[in-house]
Amino acid sequence: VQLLTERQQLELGRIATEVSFRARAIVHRAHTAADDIFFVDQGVIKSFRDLPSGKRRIMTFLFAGDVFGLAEGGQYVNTTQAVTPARVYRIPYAALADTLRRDSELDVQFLYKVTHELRESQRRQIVVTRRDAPGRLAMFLRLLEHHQAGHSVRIDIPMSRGDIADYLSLSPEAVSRAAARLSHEGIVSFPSAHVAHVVNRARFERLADAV
Amino acid sequence: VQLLTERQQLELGRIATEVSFRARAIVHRAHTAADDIFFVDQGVIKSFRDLPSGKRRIMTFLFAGDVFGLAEGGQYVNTTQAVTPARVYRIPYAALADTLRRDSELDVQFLYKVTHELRESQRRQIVVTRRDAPGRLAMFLRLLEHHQAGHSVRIDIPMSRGDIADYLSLSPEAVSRAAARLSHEGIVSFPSAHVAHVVNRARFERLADAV
DNA sequence: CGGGACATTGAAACGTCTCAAACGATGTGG
DNA sequence: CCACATCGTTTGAGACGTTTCAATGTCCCG
Repeated sequence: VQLLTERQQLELGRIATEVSFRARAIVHRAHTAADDIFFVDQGVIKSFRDLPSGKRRIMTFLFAGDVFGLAEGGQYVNTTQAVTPARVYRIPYAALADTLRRDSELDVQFLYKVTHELRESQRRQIVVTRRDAPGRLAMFLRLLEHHQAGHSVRIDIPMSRGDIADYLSLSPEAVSRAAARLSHEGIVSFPSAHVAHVVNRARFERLADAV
Repeated sequence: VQLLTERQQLELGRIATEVSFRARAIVHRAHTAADDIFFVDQGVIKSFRDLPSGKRRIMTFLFAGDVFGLAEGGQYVNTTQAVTPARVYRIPYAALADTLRRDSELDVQFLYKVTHELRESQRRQIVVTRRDAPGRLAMFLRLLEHHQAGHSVRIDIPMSRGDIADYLSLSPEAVSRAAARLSHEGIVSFPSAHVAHVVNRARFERLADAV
């Protein structure tokens, strides 16, 4: 994640509002007027859609530095909800557009960020099209690891099994079974539902790479 | 797809080169220096990655007006190849960056286009995470339909069954069986492998929407 | 007109989904 | 402070649908 320069932060600071959310609070709802765009300052946020079938598809998890508030036709396309307590910067679209017109440097920075989101989105397509649940879970754990400081053996899992299932496009049962299997095979252990330890790094990486 | 204004086209015209490709020609290869960005003028292009397992995942099909040339760390992340004879505009990244810095209006336009790609990418995620092959194929056909002038009953299918399979993350056999099923149920008929007719529009839409 | 790639069809195997039930953790009210 | 209700997680058994392997059929291009 590429962060903004100090000058740019100042510039945005003038038009941004800092907002805090407790876990499970909704940040914005799909199909409502998209007046603002957001930056994650700290915490984890999920962005999802509820499908007609009743299933929920989590499009992405958002971490510090990520932009969100994707709109189409003036409305948000996803609903976003805090997974952990979170702090975000809220910026009115109108004010942002104005600022971007004046500061082309900042505009390019935004282009960069959206491009980054696009790459991530494509990467996720690779993940969810894998056939085997354990492999998908391994890729997901590695994704989480990338967003945490330092690649130690410990990986924090801020979201629930159900959220992981909605993200990986699996049933919660399949996620649970995949975790049991990784654990049984001595690749990853799960001291609790929200913590994972990479036991065998080599096999872990090999499994995650075996797309 | 939002097109550029005449003035913007002129501006880009100064730094763009028009290039034609015959079917199956490679436009750019993954993991090579990303010197240029491209616009599709006419024709259909596929953007894909070859996975370590040997499988190929088509990330997206590109139609007239689409931008492509996604890079990371100075290298293309996907390989792009003409599906039909195609004409594209090639623009050196360096020259483009220069132009964007000067013309913030154009910069915003690019932001818009990448945002559009991101939305499409998310939409595709919904498609490929469907369980049933017939439903996925129906969604794919509707996607093709959107890119063709006029929603008549006829849908041209420029790509092969194998390409469709790589895009939908199915085996070629599953695509074939899905087509046979749509045909057998009187929803879509396939006069040839490259043409589809929507026989029962209501059921077609209902199936495609039943995510 | 032949060759080769593409497309279709058949049968068995594999893995997740669904339905069901037991188990555990969490947070609230008595 | 404990009992209880609720939600999230885990585990079990059968059903469903795609994958895989194999063979045949078809179309297009040289």
